[in-house]
Amino acid sequence: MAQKPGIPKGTRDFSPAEVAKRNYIISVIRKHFELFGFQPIETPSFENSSTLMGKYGDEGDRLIFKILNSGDFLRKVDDALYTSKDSTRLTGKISEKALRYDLTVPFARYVVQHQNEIDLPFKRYQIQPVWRADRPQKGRFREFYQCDADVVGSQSLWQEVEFVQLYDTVFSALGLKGVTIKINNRKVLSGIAEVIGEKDKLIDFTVALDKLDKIGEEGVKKEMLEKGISEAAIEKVQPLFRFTGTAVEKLDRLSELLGSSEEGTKGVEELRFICNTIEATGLEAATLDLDVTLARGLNYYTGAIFEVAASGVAMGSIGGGGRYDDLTGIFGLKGISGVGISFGLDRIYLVLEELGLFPETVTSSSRALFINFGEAEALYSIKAIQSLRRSGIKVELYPDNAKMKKQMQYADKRSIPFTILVGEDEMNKGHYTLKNMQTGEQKAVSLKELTEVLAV
RNA sequence: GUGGUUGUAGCUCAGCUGGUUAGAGCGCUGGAUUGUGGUUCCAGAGGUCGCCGGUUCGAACCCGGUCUUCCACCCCA
Repeated sequence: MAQKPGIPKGTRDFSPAEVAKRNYIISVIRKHFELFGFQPIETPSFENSSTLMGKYGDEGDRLIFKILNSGDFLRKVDDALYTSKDSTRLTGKISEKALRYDLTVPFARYVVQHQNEIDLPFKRYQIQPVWRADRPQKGRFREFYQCDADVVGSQSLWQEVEFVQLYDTVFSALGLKGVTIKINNRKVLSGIAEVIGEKDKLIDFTVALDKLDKIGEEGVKKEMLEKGISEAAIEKVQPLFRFTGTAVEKLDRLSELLGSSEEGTKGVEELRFICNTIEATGLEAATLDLDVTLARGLNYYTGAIFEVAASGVAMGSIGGGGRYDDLTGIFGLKGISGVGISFGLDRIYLVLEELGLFPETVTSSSRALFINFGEAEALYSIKAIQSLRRSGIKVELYPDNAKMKKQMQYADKRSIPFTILVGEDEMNKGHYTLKNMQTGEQKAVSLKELTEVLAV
């Protein structure tokens, strides 16, 4: 019995039209990555588990797709472990490889492994799929593409400035207006935790603060209390709940609040440099928004934190990034600072689709279809087709001598703009009947004229 | 991982507290029209009602499980 076909949850097939649109986005991103001096690398779709495990927190470990060992792997597991039903420990024994969870950790591995071949600062970009064993949701898949640009080996804040401009340029090129690039700094968050006397609860504190726009002031306070953050501390962060104004105003107030924290003050100065510089250079399509509640993806960030949100659509962040001072340290190479950003291809696709921002021209169908009237006519046609293709014009011959109605319908449904009819009459006269499928008008033309009309 | 939701023709969906042979629109195939697509008309094909089990004289409908969809939480692009 034939089995019912299907694909795993959270994965998708892409039709020709969808691939064309995805390629359009990728080409825009790639073009600008290169324009900013980044070079492409690629890494394997799966890594050794040890490379990935423990890099994304417990939650991350749970979401990593593990690959079962080959062979009779259970034979190597001792009975005690097997009967203990300890999945976590057993996994370590029967799975030694795992699918890539993001592009940053494999990049860190790459840098360390190839440290003698690369020149610092090293600017690389990477456009590849990643996998997460997450439960699917709107804009959330188990297989999706990330488009990352990172630079390692430079602590300069000019990198942060350039990344803001890179975001702006790409979204501008995609016609996506009203994008908000939210920026924050891990040192500022750390400083806040310090001055309110909750330095050891930094993660709990920032995770709760990050939810402000989602669960509101009361919700955040409630969560902080639940995590054991004192009333007095919450009282001190009160100003952050209504933190409005221009970047300069916010920075001045932050500067005041964090005066006693050396780290916090440093963070404010970093933000001030980035905001002032962007203020001076200006942005095209995006707005830079200093958001002290931004804290996501905190795990390895040490300086700037970025997150990008599109306006007018209910969609999670379409990009994110930040600075990590010692990412390669875990692989044995200390003191290399990195900073980078990521574009979420699949979410950008959904946003462009929802806002109707894909250009008409992205789908790449043939310019013309030659109607097949039989052997001799097809041979005559294929010669013209060879010539047209040499001129870079996408044309094709209907493969069978089917009824004209069927051939016309085929061209119509595939939105091929022209059909070319070559029958006995045309062959004798040495010309071609070119039909415009939109207007319905048709005329006899020479091969030269055909080439001119179809070339665009 | 937690809670909810969805699944009926290729697609979008009807289908009455459980009652003959499960319907519509669009699409598809053929014809009206043997060198002309889109419009119109005619005819036709196409469904293990997600899957497995249970209750019942009888299940698309009720119950359990499972898979899938979408949504919220967690977390994140």
